[in-house]
Amino acid sequence: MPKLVANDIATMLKKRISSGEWLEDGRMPPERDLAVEFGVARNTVRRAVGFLENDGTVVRHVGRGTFLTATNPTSITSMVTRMEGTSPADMMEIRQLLEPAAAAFAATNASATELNAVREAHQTACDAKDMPDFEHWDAEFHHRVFACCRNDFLKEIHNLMRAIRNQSPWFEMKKRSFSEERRQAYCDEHQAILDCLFHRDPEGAKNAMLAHLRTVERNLLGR
Amino acid sequence: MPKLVANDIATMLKKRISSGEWLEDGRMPPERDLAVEFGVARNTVRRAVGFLENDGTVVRHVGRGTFLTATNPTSITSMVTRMEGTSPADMMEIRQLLEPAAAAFAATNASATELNAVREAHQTACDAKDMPDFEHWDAEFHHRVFACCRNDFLKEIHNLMRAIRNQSPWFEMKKRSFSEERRQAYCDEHQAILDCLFHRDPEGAKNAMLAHLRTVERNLLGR
DNA sequence: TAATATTGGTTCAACATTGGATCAGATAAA
DNA sequence: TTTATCTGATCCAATGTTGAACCAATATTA
Repeated sequence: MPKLVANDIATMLKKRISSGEWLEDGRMPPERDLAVEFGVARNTVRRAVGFLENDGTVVRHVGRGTFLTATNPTSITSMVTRMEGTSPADMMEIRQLLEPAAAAFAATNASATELNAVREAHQTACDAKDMPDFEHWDAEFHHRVFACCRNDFLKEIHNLMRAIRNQSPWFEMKKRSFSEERRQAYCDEHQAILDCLFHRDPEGAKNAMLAHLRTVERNLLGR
Repeated sequence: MPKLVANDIATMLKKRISSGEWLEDGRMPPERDLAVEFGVARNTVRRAVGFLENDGTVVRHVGRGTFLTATNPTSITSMVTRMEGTSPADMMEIRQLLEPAAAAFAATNASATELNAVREAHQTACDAKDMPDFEHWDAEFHHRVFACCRNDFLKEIHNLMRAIRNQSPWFEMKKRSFSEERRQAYCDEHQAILDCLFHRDPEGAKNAMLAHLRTVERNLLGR
């Protein structure tokens, strides 16, 4: 049997909390009960709950019990966990909002070095032989466009989106929607974007990026 | 030179990692298991994993296991901490990117209930007597516009931005730039946005929001 | 108020799992 | 042959889980 039971229990607990369990009085069951329920030693439950406590997800009081702090939606960790559940449709909507603007920024602001980095990612993606390799360099292409914007916050937002898209359900989706033909289409569209960037054409870059993302959306969501 | 089996195994492992394997918990199988799976001695696997470790692809902990760094959940928290250092200028740039679009979305998609909630926040802000109170309802106004978009990810991004702007250095800044006159101007601009929302005028809402954010930027950054 | 029960906090010893390190011998390429 | 690599094995060190006992704070009940 795998180790790190406490980790698994912690994530299970988080799921159950964010799904609204124990919300009436905000009180979790006693550790001893949870231990029985999960079929593990109380020490293990304690460790798991300890993780939640470090998160700030939960507070413990001797003699009283363990209580959710989750009624506080302003905590950053709760935002992140909510973001992790983002649907592909929502994600594509935001990508179509942010990335064309980022491309336009990039066309205006990017240094030659940065543009070359984008081109390099593009070419590596075109040369990629298998799907995971392509996937990686495709993501890198988009990320390097964001890097050109010189706006660290925007770059981190893109990092966040990429992290979410790297989680397993997403990956299955991308794998299903992948084909050599589509890969070729993506490469052409990336090329078009790249051309606009090198020609310092913000409007063109914006439109090319939008067109590309519409293609991606069609392929991913089957619309 | 003998052939480098370890090298081959390393590239196979990398492929499997980038193809999304072991992504759920970011944990690789024990070296002993991998050795069996590849039909190779554990020492060889160790060498292969050692390459990945040098790459930074992977981190190893005695007694715990080997973990991917790419999907390390701590990387998300590190993104958030980096975001916390966002400069006001960067923040305003992104607000001017996101919020007009959100306003346009809202004009198209919002339900009557949601629009009333926006109006309520606006009116409470107008009636606010002191700066922190106004500040809170001002933020709430913007947040409710985002809530109209029906895009949870976008809403959470705005939550993040709000959390960052609520930190102390920001607060000082806002306090310095606050004046009764400016508050009045903000209220007028909010009213203009609100009118566009109720008239279901996406283009108008977008422009009104952009104009408002330009005012805020001028006041905040002294430009 | 006083006694009892409940609940989180702490510690401990035993065992299992896992990466870290080393070594002698076999294998394959230069 | 020489050299780097792989094999198979053994032991070590760090970590996690278990099961248990006891403590301290709080709540409930007599």
